[in-house]
Amino acid sequence: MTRIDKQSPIPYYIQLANILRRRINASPISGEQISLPSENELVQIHQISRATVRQSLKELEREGLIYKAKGKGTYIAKHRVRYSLNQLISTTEDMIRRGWIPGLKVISFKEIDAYSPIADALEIDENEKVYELCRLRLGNEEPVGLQWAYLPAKLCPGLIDLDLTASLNRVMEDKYGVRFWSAREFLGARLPTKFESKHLEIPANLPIIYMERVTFSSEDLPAEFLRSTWRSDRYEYEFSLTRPSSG
Amino acid sequence: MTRIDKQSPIPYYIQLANILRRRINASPISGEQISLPSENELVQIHQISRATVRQSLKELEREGLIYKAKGKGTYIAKHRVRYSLNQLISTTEDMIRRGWIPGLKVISFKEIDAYSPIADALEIDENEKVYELCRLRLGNEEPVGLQWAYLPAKLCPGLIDLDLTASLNRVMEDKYGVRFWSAREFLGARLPTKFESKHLEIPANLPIIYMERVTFSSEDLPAEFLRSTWRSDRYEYEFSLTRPSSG
DNA sequence: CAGTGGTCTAGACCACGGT
DNA sequence: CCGTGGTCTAGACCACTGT
Repeated sequence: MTRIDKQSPIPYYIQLANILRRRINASPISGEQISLPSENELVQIHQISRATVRQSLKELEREGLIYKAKGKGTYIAKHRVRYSLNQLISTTEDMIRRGWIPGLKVISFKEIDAYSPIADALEIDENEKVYELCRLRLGNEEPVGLQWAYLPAKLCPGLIDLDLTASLNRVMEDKYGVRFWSAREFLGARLPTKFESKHLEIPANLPIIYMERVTFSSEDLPAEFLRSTWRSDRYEYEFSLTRPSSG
Repeated sequence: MTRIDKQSPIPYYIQLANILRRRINASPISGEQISLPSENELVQIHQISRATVRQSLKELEREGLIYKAKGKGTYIAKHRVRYSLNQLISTTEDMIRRGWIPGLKVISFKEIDAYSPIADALEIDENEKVYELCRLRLGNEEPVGLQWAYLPAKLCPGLIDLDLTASLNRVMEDKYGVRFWSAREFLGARLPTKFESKHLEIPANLPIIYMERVTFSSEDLPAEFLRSTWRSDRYEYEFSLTRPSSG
């Protein structure tokens, strides 16, 4: 589709963003500076208002796909990010973007009493029940990461009876209507514990990347506390940064 | 200032965002759900149009300071990020946000021929000149990180004669008009080299976090290639993630 | 000078949440 | 039902770029 469907329930600005995204992805990454049609041209082409056009371009700019130059025009960015941690995506999807066949092995799954750092992160009392799910992440059938997820039991009663060899993200949304919306994440490095070096199949002196994440639902409530450790020889983080600005 | 100055050259939407930001920062982090005035109320209060109000709120939402609920209202997010890597800021500013007194020690500064990974990152030929600046980063006078910056000589001729105990960011913008605009960053972990363990004053088995970053100017040209290593016992990354969406 | 993106206005209709 | 945020329009003036 290269034109906006005015009958579609999809907002114009999302349709236009999709059209432009496809075009950007198809464009060569050569040294040439490739410009997009001007805002007024897009108004003419798609018969929509300039405000709507700008809403589309704003989104693409935020994604780092284009950049604008005042008085000159809008250009396709030459340096585009393949996978980026700026977006909240599931670990499974993250691994797919990295080009791996994702695998998952449940190591343990039990209901426990929340203790200090977990209760704090989830903003619940220390004696409240949480599900602790420990899973090994495989990439192309090799161990890549070890992941503990802690979920408040009251948010997802009966979770313990479900199959969790699939995306937790999916289960939470489909079964419990909990939509992971935003997150705060910490990243650090340390040496592995014995448990970690055993499951990740690494020597004791190979550093691991550890990650802590609190995920919030669309209602701004803590829904998941995640602790992951990753083999530093197989896993790197990539993200893109932009200037704090508006525009 | 709690009102919009209509004489000011600062755009209304930035003024309003600043007003609301101050108010959000002053609000308690209690369990209560605190709402902001509705969009129409903000229109009345500040005598500006709704589109302008929404432009302000959009920016605050992107920063993770507020969230909206259709049909209900706009609320102050309970989980706000103190310092976040999502924004491109200078290392000096980053350290200030972490509550440290930033310090800097120039270890070496020379003009060299670009070699393979550097030339690739900066998109220049292998025999082109680049400045290599190695600096030790101090936090509260203790070593925290070791940083190599590579800059294309043609972008900043004469840089070698300048004082670089201050922010490189500042120098590039003030002296050469090069504005760092966006970046791609990689994060990983490994053990330190001898050189690193000596300058960072750490044992050989304490992992370091290493970071590679290519910074692009507002014209989307590579302007800086940065390699940093950080003491994992003193340095952690924090960032916030949001759902890939528009809005 | 004409064309570009940046800012802003004053309307409009809609889907949604709560009463 | 009314108020909320979500989407959209048709204008307007400005500063900036290149010719």
